Amino acid sequence: MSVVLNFKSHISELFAQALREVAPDAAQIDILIERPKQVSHGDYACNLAMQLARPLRKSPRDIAQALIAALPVSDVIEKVEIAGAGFINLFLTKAAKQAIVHAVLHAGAGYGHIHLGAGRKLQVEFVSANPTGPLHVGHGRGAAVGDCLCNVLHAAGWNVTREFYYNDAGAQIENLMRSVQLRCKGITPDDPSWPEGGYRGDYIADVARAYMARETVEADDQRTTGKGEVDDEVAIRHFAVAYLRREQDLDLRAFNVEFDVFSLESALYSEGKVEETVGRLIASGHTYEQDDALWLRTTDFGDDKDRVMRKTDGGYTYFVPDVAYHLEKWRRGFVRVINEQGADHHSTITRVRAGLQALDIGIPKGWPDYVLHQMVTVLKNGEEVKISKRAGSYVTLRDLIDEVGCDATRYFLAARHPDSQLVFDIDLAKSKTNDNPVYYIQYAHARISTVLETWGGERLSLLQADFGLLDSEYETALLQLMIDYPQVIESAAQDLAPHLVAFYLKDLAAAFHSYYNASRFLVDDEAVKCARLALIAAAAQVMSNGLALLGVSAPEKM
RNA sequence: GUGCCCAUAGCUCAACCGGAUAGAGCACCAGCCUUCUAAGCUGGGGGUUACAGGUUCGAUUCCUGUUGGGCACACCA
Repeated sequence: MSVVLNFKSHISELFAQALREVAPDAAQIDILIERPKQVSHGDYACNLAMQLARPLRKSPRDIAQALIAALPVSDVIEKVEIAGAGFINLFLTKAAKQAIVHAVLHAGAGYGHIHLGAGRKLQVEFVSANPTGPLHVGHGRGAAVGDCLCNVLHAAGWNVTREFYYNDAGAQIENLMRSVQLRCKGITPDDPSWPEGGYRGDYIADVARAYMARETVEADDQRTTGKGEVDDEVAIRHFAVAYLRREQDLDLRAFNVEFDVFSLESALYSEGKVEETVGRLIASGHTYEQDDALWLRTTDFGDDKDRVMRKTDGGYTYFVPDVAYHLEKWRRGFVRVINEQGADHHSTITRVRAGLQALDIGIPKGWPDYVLHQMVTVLKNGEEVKISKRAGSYVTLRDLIDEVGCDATRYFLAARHPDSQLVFDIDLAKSKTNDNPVYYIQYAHARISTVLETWGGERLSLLQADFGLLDSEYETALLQLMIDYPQVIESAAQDLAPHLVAFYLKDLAAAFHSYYNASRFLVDDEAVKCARLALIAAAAQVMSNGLALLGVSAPEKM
């Protein structure tokens, strides 16, 4: 029999043919195939008959009857039923489900990879913290969500570039330099002369100490040595930025996140990109001078008021380099760009898009895409934690990694819908119990590893197992979940919702744990043993693949 | 005041772009280790999906309004 991997699209295709026959005029209707919640409703269901009831002015059940009659024969479908108001429920043959085990074992780490992106270039910009301090929890959420999203999009067939944008020019860098300089002079934040908005964290003292000690720091591809001159503002600025970039790099590495490209705001100025963008905007006719400032008429593109581009002091506002940066992204050939940011930046969306529209060079209206994550609050002993020793006013990503580990931190920060506010409960993330989904999933993987190790046979031989022996309700549940996996990747990629992977893995782990408790694998009957081992080996493979997308390890032992 | 996000079991969260009896875990109660990992499993109780309308065969989902929470509203980034 033919091997079908994507049952949803296969069935959808069958219905498309039936639809052309039954209702040629309604062929543009979207055919939706879904997985019923109840097993008695079959493996897949279609509501097409109900959708057609109105245009055809016939009863849904009659239409369902006609559709079923016109449905092409498929050897993966066992039976088709009409149910309820006019649902068409489809049941797969056992053999079709069982074939998934071979498919998973054969594809290995590649199982779940789909061709949605068709190799097109896509860029995800995330974290993009200012180099003015250690990364905080919010950046951590951005890092976890952004990185998982990249993994998911890669699995979905996109050619993904991970990018980090440093705002290393502008007022806040001036502020950083000033704070470090004061520390170099021995002035501390509790001194009355400390400026209002100066950075107060202990890390500023570390930077100052390293600068005065003429230390060398390596960040990205550059080496920078502290000059030790208290009055050399250029040198202090340069060193402080390099020092903090290195610190952020180390945090990200500890978090298992790697970027392909680092873009610097300062480079946009030094390479003339900002001037060029301003020139293009003026030439496009969407700017005007008023009150000694240059304005962009962003109200032409949906903004609620126009925005200043060039201030009366001659400097540019931040959104000009932002537009220049995104123009560069466009020129670099990314058909799709996704910016993952904290929701507190949501007001930039309209402005950046407006700026790009004003360029009049054919950039699509909704480009780029945005994923905005809501705030994170940290809880410990039932109380909100607001400060860390090192940063002072906020909890750092490093604090979390040190306290609960990389795996749990990544899981908890990525396993929620980005639109929901997130409470990070340190005690829960640390707990090694049932409440903690990370360990629940990892434990399932480790259990399977142990069984396979105890068995000690050659794993490749499992490909030859008789999958027809996999017939129990537990086995069927696992088979169906493994069939669903590519669908999960597709949804997560389309909705830009990597948390779906986390929920899926919990379901898969649960199905395995139930199976584990209900039946033994290392039984005397050789054929049954091989079939069961093949099944759980495949399940472990899917767990491992899914955990890899989350950036969480899949341990052999726990 | 304006814009964006959110509201589902006592708690933390799901619900496959409008589907069938709204699901898990925790907590509570009752069980399961001479067996491949009990960091596990099985069973039980627990809901007016914040509230009020609307759209239709059908709404947790879409629309309007109200309430409550968060965020943003600079010639800062």
